[in-house]
Amino acid sequence: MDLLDQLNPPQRAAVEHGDGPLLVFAGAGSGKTRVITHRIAHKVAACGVPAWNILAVTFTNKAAKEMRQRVERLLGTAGARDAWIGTFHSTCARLLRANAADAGLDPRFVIFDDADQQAMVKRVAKDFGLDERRFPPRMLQSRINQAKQECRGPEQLERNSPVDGAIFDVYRTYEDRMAAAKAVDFGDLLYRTVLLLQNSAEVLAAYRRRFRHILIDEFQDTNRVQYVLVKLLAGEAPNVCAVGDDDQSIYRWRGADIRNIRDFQRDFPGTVVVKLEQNYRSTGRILDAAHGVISKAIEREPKKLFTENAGGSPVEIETLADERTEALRVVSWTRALRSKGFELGDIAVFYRVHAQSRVIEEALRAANVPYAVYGGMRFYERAEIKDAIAYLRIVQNPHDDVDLGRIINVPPRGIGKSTVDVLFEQATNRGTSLHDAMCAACGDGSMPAATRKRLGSFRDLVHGWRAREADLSPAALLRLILDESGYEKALAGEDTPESDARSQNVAELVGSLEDYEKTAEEPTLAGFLESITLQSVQDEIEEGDRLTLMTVHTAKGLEFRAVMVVGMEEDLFPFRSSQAGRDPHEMDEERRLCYVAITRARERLLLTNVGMRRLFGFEREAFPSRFLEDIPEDSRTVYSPPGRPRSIGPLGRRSAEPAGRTIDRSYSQLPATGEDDHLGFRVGQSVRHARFGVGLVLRVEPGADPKVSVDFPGHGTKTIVARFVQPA
DNA sequence: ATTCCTGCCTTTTTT
DNA sequence: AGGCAGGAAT
Repeated sequence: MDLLDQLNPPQRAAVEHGDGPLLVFAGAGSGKTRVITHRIAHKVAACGVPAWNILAVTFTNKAAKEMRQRVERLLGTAGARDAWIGTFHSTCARLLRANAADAGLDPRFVIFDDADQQAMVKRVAKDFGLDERRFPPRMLQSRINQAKQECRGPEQLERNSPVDGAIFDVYRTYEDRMAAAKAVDFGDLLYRTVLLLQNSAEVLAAYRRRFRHILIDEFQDTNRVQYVLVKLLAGEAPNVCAVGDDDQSIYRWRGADIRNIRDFQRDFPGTVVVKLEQNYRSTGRILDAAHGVISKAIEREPKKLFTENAGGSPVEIETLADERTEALRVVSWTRALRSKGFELGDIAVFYRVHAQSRVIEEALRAANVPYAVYGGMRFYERAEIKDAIAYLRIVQNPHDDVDLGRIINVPPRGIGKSTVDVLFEQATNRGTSLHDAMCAACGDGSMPAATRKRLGSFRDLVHGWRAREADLSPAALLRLILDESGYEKALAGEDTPESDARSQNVAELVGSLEDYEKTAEEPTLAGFLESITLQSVQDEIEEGDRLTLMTVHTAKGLEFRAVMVVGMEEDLFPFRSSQAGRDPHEMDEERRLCYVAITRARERLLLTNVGMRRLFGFEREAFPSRFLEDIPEDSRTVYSPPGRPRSIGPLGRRSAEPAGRTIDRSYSQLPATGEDDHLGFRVGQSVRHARFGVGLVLRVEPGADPKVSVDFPGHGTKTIVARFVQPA
C-alpha cells in the first residue's frame, strides 16, 4: 500500500514534510485526521522512525482512539502499538504517575473534576470566612485554573488589591489542602508536568529522547500551559507538527489561546506552513453559506474552502411562530428526510444552549421518534454515581477529603454536619487529611462517646475495603461497598420512582465497571477511576438508528448528512447574556461557532428561527440572527409564514431598547393592597423574631401555613412562618 | 440530625 | 422552568 497515493498535493506535502516544525491549517472536512495518521504511518513505515518515538496529542479520548485505530489500519496493530497517542490530560497523568517522586506527588493521587475542585475551593474560602457574594467560589475556582493555565503558582500572582490578596490566600491554601488530600485537578495535570520537566533535567532529557516526533491535533484549542509543554518536549531540534483551524476555535472562553498559532511560527523558526482547503464533506452551497458567515470575522487567517462537489440543495432558512412549532418542525423535517432515504442516524439537531432541548425532546417523544441527547447532566455527574465513585476513590486514596466528606454520612449514619465540621477543622489545624482527623478522633476524647463509636465503625468499614482491594476485582469491590455501606439498602428503602432510577444508575455503574474489566488491558481500580474522570461528552456518543441532539460545541469534529440548527436568533445565537458590553472577540467566537455548526452538514442544512421564544422561564419576541444575513442569497431558500414579513435580508434588526420585556414575578404575585392584612400582620409593620430581633414586614403570605417576609437589619430578608414573629 | 422550602441564577464545557 | 444551595423548621 502506498501511503501517499490517496492524498491531494497539500495533504501529501504535510505528510512528506521531513524534520522540523510544521504547521497545518486544516479547514473543516479537509482531511485533517487523515494527514496526522498518514504522517505517523509514513514516519514509521517509510522513514524508519520507531513508533516508540512518536507522541500524538488530542483533546478527547474519542479522537485519540480514532487516531490509534486509523494508524493501526495503516501500520498493523503491532506496528502502531508503541506510538503514544492520547489526550493532553491522560498523557500528563501518565507522566506524573511514572515520575511521581520527582513531581512531588503520591503515585496514587486521585484526579479531581470540576465539581470536586469546587467543593475544595468552597471549603477553603469558608475557612477564610470569605463572603460568598464578594468572592463567589466559582470565581475563585476560575482564577486558580486561569493561573495554572498561565503556569503561575500562588507566589506568582499579583497581590496589589485586597481582592488579589484573597485570591492568593485561597489559591495557596487550596494547594496545601490538595496536597494533603493527595489530589490533583485538571489544571495540575498540565502545570505539574511542566514543572516536572522544568525541574528535572534528567526527566526532561529522557522524554525528549523518547518523543522525537510530536503531533498535536486541534492546535487552535491549546492553552498556554499546553503550548509550553509542547515547547519543552520538542526541545532543540523540534519535530512538531501542529494541526488546527483558527476558524474552529470555540474555546477561547476556556483559555484556548489563538496566539499559540501565531507564536508557533515565531517560536519555531523555519516552520513550514501548509493549508488544506479542499473540503471532502459538504456540498458547495453549504460551504458558501459557511464562508459567508466566517468571512465576516474581524480576525482570521485568510483562506477559503473549495469542493468538487458543487451545487447541492440550497440551505433552508425557516421562520416559525415559537419554540413549540419549531420542535414540531424538527419532527416533520425528520419525516421528510426519511422518506428521501435518510436514516435517523444521518440527522442531527444542534442548539446553542441545552435548555433548548426540552421542547424538542417532548415533540420527538410524542411523535415516537427515537433520539439521543448528549451533554447536559452526564452519567458520571449524577449524585448517586458520584457517591459510588467517592467510595471507590476513598479506597484508592483515603486522604481524598472531598470524597470522604461527601460520603461520610451518606447514607445517614449519625455523623452529622457539626461533627464533620469539627473534624475538618482539626484536619486543617494539624495539616492532615480528614481521614487522619477521623482516625485520631476515634482514639482521643475530643468527641462524645456515641460519635466516637460511629466514627470508629465507619473507619473500620473503610479500612476493611482497603484491605480487600488487592484480592477483589474492582466491580466486586464496588458491590461489596454498596452492600456494606448500606447505600444500596438506603436507596431501595426510599422506594420512589426517583430512587428506583438511581438504583438503576448505580447498577449501570457496576455494569460499566465489569465492561471495563473485560476490555482494559490491565484493569485496575485506579485505571477505571482515571478513565471516567477524564471522559468527555463525545466519548459517550454511540452510533445508532436515532436522531442526535446536542449543542454546537459538542458537535465539533462530527459530521452528519443532514443538520438542523434551531434558535438562529439574536441574543440566542449569537448568544448574549443579560449583561451587555462585551468585546468583539466574543462575537467572533459566536461566528466561528456558527461556522462549526454549518460545516457539520454534508448534504442538507436547515436553519430555523422563531418569532416568540420562551426560554429560562420568560417569553420574549425574537429576531433573526445576524448570521442568517451573511448566507449568500443564491445558496439559500427562505421560508417565512405569510403575514409575518420577517425578511432575512436587511432585516428589521431590533431597536436599541433592552432585550425583551421581563416580568418580575416576585412583584406581580404580591397580594394587592387590602390583602396585606393577615393574622394581624401588615406590610410595613415592625415585628420581633427570637433570633433576628426587630424587622420590617415586606410581604404577608396567606394560606394554611401563613408566612411573612421580614427585613431584619443586619440579617437581610427572611421569610418566616408567621407564628414565629410577634408584633413589636 | 434530617427534612423541607425558598430564593437564586441561568452559555458553551475538549479534560 | 428547573436544579441547587443554604436556611429554617421539626
